[in-house]
Amino acid sequence: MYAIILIMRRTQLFTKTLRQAPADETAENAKLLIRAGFVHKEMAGVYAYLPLGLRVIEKIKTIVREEMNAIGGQELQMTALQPRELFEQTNRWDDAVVDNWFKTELKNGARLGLGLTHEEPIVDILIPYIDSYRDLPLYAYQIGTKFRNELRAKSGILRGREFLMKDMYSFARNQTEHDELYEKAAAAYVRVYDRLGIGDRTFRAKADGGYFTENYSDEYQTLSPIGEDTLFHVPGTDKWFNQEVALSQAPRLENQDGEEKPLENVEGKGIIGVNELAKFLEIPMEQTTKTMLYVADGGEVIAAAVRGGYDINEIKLRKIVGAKNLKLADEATVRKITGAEIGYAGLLNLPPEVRIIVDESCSDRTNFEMGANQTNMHAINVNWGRDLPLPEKFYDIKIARESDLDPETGQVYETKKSVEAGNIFPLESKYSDALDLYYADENGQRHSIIMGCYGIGISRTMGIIAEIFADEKGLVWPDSVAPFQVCLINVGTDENVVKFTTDLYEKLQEKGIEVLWDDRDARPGEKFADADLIGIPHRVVISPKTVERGAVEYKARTLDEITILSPDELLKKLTCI
RNA sequence: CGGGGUGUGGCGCAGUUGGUAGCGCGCCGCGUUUGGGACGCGGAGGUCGUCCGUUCAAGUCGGAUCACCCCGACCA
Repeated sequence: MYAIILIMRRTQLFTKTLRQAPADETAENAKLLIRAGFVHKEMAGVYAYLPLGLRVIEKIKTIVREEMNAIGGQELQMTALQPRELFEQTNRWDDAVVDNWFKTELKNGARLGLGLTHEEPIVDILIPYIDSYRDLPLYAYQIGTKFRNELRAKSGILRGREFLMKDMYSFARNQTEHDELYEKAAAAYVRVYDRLGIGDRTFRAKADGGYFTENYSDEYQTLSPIGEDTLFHVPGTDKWFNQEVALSQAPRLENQDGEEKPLENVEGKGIIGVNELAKFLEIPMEQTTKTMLYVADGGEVIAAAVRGGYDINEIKLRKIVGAKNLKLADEATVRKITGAEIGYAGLLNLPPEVRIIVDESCSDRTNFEMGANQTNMHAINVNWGRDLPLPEKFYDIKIARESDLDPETGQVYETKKSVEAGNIFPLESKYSDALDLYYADENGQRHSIIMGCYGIGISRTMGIIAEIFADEKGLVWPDSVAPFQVCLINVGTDENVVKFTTDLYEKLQEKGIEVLWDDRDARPGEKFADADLIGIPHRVVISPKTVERGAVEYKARTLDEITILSPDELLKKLTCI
């Protein structure tokens, strides 16, 4: 697909290295990629790929492409300009549904979207080709540019407004067939990350489906301190969860079996927020209660309560309530329902039509606090059964925290920061049904098509690899994605040295090894520093000393050890990588 | 969207109480150098983000605007 140039002289490469990174970059990946001349920042979150950077991108693409092809993926190229009508059919056009879409218009005023995701277009493309059960199953994928109007771009090429992504879509005749396709793609993802050199720290984690699906999704998360996501892992198992969906059981509280004290209302004017409140009442934060009011699709009001210190997980709450959308109640609603200003809501004396959902973290407490449903008032020494009915059931509606337990195993989670390197979603027949893509079975009966979608961020993955492996000298690329395998360095311009180097350069080319020859008339120190900064995995040095012995000097980027090899030994070594 | 910060040669920075810009790296030339980012000499390169204003005079003061960076974004 991409005719990669095998060998290159450094004097033919237009990029140079910088000693200092631009001051406006803070992410390590961006600093190094700019210093080494791999990328150019065009504006916030928008980067151009220069010759070295493009080579890395193409290496990653090739690995992804090979693995998608291996499971039967068919590559195509969809468009960046997207028609509004297609997305109106699936109710995704509205800015209120998808808020990070770049939109533009034609001269005649017709509204267009700029490629954000391609579920609708792929279905639309397949309509003329999918008629019968004989046409299924299939995988179709593309590698292209996606545009997303992120509120804030950050972390260099990890979170851009314009980025490269592989997106694949699967089409199955039924759920069983879908599940097979889904797991086959998941296995291909494991091979991709292994080949990219990050397999040992990339894990499949359960996550929310976002605006793609009401289902859960699976994310491929690479552990890294720069990550924006927090993973919850059950130690010793392969159970990983994105924080947003991690089930959680709060650690039990001590001293909850004391005598029930009399219920009291305490005035705490303007005291809002559990931290401030706990300090004011001189009670542990765990004895406070955070109650939030939500309004579900149908107008039903939900009062959700968690132990102080926790936050409500709207994803969990939404699923329990069975609502598609859940909105925080506005001021007027809060006032109407609780009779108080925002900040003093509790579960006491709520109107009967309010549905109460209480988190399990509240279940074992005695003499706890909650808002009194009167402005400036907080109720203390509240007790289940006496002051308000013990709920029939306690739920898990909180955002999991460090030191929480996995309810299924009772183990304490370990938490890790990570970057999402890829994701896979079961889509059911949401898009195919909405756009009228069906198939006929053996009896001519019409059936829904079950879809899945599978993304890998190509440019983000480059950023992850850059970030993870870099050391104090610069980038360190794994062999599989390095812009060149070998950096050839001649020390000095002695005729014999140049002749020896030229011969070796040509021999390496014959062997199909990618070489960057630093043929500049520069001092050795500068060449070594550049080779390290650029991060080429194998360094070969030729100097008057080595020529005298008819040998070369070899060093791996990741090791300090230098070995003297004959040209044949070197060729043998490099052919094996 | 809210708060904070920064915009001065390609990159990193300095620029006092307003007087028409300087340093390091990089670049060009010559020479000496050549195993971990050399040294000497001589050069080139900036209408100080943009616009408006104050002033005899603005990189410097005032206002607006744009861009970039960081933090936060209903938390009952």
